[in-house]
Amino acid sequence: MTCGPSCAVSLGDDRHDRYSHRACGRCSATAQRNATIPAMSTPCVRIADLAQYEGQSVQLQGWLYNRRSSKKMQFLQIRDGSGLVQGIVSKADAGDELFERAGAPGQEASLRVTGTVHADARAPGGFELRVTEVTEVGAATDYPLGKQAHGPDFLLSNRHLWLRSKRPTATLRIRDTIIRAIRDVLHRDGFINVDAPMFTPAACEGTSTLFDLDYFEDTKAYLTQSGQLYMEAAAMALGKVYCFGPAFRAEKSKTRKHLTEFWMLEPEMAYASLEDVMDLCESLLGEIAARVLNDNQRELVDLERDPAVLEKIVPPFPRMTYDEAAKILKDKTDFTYGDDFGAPDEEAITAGLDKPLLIHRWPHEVKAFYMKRDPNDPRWALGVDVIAPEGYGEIIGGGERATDLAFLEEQIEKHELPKEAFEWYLDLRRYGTVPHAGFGLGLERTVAWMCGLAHVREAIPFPRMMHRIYP
RNA sequence: UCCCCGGUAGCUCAAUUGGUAGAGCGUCCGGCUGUUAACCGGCAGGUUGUUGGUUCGAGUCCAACCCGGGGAGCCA
Repeated sequence: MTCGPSCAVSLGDDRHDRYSHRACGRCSATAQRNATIPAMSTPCVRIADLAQYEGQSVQLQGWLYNRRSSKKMQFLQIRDGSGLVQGIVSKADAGDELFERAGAPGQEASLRVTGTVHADARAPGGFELRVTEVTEVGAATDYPLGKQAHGPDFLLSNRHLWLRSKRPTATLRIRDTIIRAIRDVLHRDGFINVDAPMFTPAACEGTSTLFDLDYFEDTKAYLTQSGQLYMEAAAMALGKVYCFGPAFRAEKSKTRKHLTEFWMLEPEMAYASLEDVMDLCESLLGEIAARVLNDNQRELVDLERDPAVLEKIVPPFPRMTYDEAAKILKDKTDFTYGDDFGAPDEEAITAGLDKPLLIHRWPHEVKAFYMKRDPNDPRWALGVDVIAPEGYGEIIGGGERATDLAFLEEQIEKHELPKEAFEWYLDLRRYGTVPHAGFGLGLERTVAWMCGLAHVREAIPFPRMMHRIYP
């Protein structure tokens, strides 16, 4: 599996590379808690904690990842979600009966395995389990995923099983780290989590295509494409807020950057400007990279992601205006001044950069109706896009919101939006409006970037795409 | 919606100018006392995406359709 962002089709999964199971602080706290079978004398432990039990008899609860065997030796690779370890069954030591029983379970059968922990240089990871007892919990025959490299269609159709493999588990651990980092940073900075509704009465921005559905007898509802407008209301109540949940786009996009259901973080701040938003983008992305580097070294190895790339994601990030970015494109692409940047334009602008790039002050025509205009030059909307390096594209879009009631009414009319649906939004300008700003961060694009994935579909447990809604 | 690529064994792929459809992996059986995607030997496994056409003969050529992948647009 050698996927960079430029690799077209390459989703083979080398299941049989293994975790190192050096002691890991993250796992040790939960080690004993997860025992579901009270062991008489042998403690039930997680593989990640095995090093602490050298010389002792322990029980593992896991699944058979792979087996190698000869007439008198078996090597059972066992995974339990915390790591991977090799179990040794020697016919001479174990006896014929146990040896035969240990040889029966198929790949991905669930097992309880008892044995003694030994340090051994020949074992992957340095420790192995000399097996004294094996109990099959749930049988598995003809497990569909094998050592063979698989194609994307097959893997995605078997996503519920693919999840057990090395790359998906590493990716999901990093996704978890990123989610926790985001919540930690925002709470530290005084943000309150306020969740936005998934059902909405109308388009938030009027541009993207919405999924619609019947909301009881006579009403149409839509799945939200953004919680931002609701966050503006919440910011007027709590000052600094964020929502973090799924967003839905019915765009018929089939690219490695698109999902129909994706997770979006949307912070919103009262009494804040475009500059404040850009500062928050920087500090948040910097902290995310630092947390992944700190918490997920093993996963980065599993994903063959070079940590040096992430070590460079340290603020400050370069910033430029749309106007400056457009000048870079002169004679490089077929870009037309005044248009939004396309994917080739983004790549040309960010070529050679190893940090995200903040592009601000956009032609108001290409931005949403609620964007505030630059008081110094009304041609520009006070928006900012953050473009990730390595071709991962736009991971953040945001800016300062318009506060003037008459201006917004005019924009709603110009964009042919149903004004009734926005009365509540206009109320926010009628009753104590303040300068405010925020942004939306695409979680899967961020995860894909941190992990070096070829496609955002690997950055979410069960991807929803134009042609795929199973499993 | 548009452009490009693909669909052959459970999986990953081969099959010369149109001429009897193959290999590896996996399963199963056998061999092997330290394997590292173990290795070695063997069995089984197919209406070549669908429909129609050209031809003595189609996996191969033509048409339509279905499904998937990549990209564009749009976006996070």
